[in-house]
Amino acid sequence: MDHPRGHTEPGAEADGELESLVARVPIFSGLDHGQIREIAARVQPRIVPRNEQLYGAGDVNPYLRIIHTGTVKVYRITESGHEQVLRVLGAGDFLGEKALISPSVSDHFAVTLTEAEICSLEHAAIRDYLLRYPSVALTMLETLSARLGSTEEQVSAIAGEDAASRVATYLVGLAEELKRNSVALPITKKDVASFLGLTPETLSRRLAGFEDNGWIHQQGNRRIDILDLEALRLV
Amino acid sequence: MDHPRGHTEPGAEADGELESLVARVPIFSGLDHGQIREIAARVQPRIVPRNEQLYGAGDVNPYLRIIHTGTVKVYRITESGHEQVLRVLGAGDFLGEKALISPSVSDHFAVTLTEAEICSLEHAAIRDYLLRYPSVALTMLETLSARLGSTEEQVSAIAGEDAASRVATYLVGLAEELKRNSVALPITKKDVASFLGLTPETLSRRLAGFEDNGWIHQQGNRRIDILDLEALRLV
DNA sequence: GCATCGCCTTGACGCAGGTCAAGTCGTGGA
DNA sequence: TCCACGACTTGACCTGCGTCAAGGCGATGC
Repeated sequence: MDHPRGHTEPGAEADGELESLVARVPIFSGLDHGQIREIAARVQPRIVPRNEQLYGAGDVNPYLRIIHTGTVKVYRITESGHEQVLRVLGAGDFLGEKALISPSVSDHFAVTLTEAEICSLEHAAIRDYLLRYPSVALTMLETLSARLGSTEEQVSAIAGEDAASRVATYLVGLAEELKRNSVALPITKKDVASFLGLTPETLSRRLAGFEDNGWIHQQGNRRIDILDLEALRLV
Repeated sequence: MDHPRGHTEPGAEADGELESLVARVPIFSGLDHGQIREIAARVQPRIVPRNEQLYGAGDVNPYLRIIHTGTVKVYRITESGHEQVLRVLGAGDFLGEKALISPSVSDHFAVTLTEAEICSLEHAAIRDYLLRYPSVALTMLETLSARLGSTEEQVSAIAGEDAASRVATYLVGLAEELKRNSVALPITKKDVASFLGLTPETLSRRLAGFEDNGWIHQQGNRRIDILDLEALRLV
């Protein structure tokens, strides 16, 4: 089972494809081919339809999930009923790490926004890999640390910046990430508003204001052309 | 250097004390005595006076720091000048993990709130331990994951709850953590306000309101007696 | 022990953004 | 291709919280 094979070609066999899938996952980069094979053997890949809830508050969620294609929205609902979008995950990202060690009850929801290809790994298995292949743990640490950093930014933006500034910063970030001036929102405007700690009405008004200023141009509900990036940076 | 010693007694020699210090750090729990000794040899303990800045935005901060005694405030200052308190760390907590792998420039500030005993470990050393002792990485993952969870709570509270509710939840949390009805604020009210995404004026007004309702009693600037925990829970 | 600085409190006021409502439009599912 | 639901927009209103200001008090450092 765990003897290393000389060639690194994925080959044409059925799980060769699965192995190359695993090899492209950031947290497994740095593992050699034999280790990739071992993990691929324990992975359960699945095509998940759009709008399917992966887990919800109250669930005991025993899987670490890795997204190969598609996007997933992670949000939380407060005691008072407020829905807060926390982040949007895409190809290469993982979720479900919270209960990795102490399998606690989740207060998160995760829903697919598009059809998605997702691999599930049981927590016991992941824990085993983390102990045997420390580089996997190191990469996860780096990812979690980055995630903490952006959630901290979310806190200080919501607490300290006004609505226009938050919306502008979000658009600039999107444009920089995509390296394009015409961006497609990864989520609905309603969800963008929630992510930014705003109501949909306020987001709509600010975007309309930007459009009046000639800084952006909106097409349909999702596409925004950015006409003046510098003006947005200065908001 | 790395031969295991049979006895687990800290002994009376100078660095025996240092070893027992290291052994009490949560992320090093689970290591055996020989491993603890190895780490103790690389550790630089220091007594840091009150109000000393451990690192600031723009610093390249090459140390993971572990707090043995005392408390440390971590905050960030946004582009527009808003100061946001992110968390308060105490005995057993670590900080400086952000640049653990890619030594990026920090946008955080960390200041001691009391005199503190703090150990510094170079990132290269910690990285080495993480690769050799995966249980350390696992504990760090667990801690970071918990930290992410509470920062997410901070986001949804600031975005979704009104001022009174945030203040009440904060007091209830403090009382539960200390398991007492008379709590001492770990930070100034000004900092509590920042942590909760409020101005000091609003915090002061809400606390005065709670006192008018007979739910709390304030003594001096730091001590608050909680007279009606249930009422606070229902705010 | 005392002085001083900065924290805390209280008041008055204004406004950013939330709420409610109604109408339009886009989009995804059949 | 079409339909229907939900997302989005726009307007009017209003309130909670921030801002500015001034005074009292407490805690820190000498």
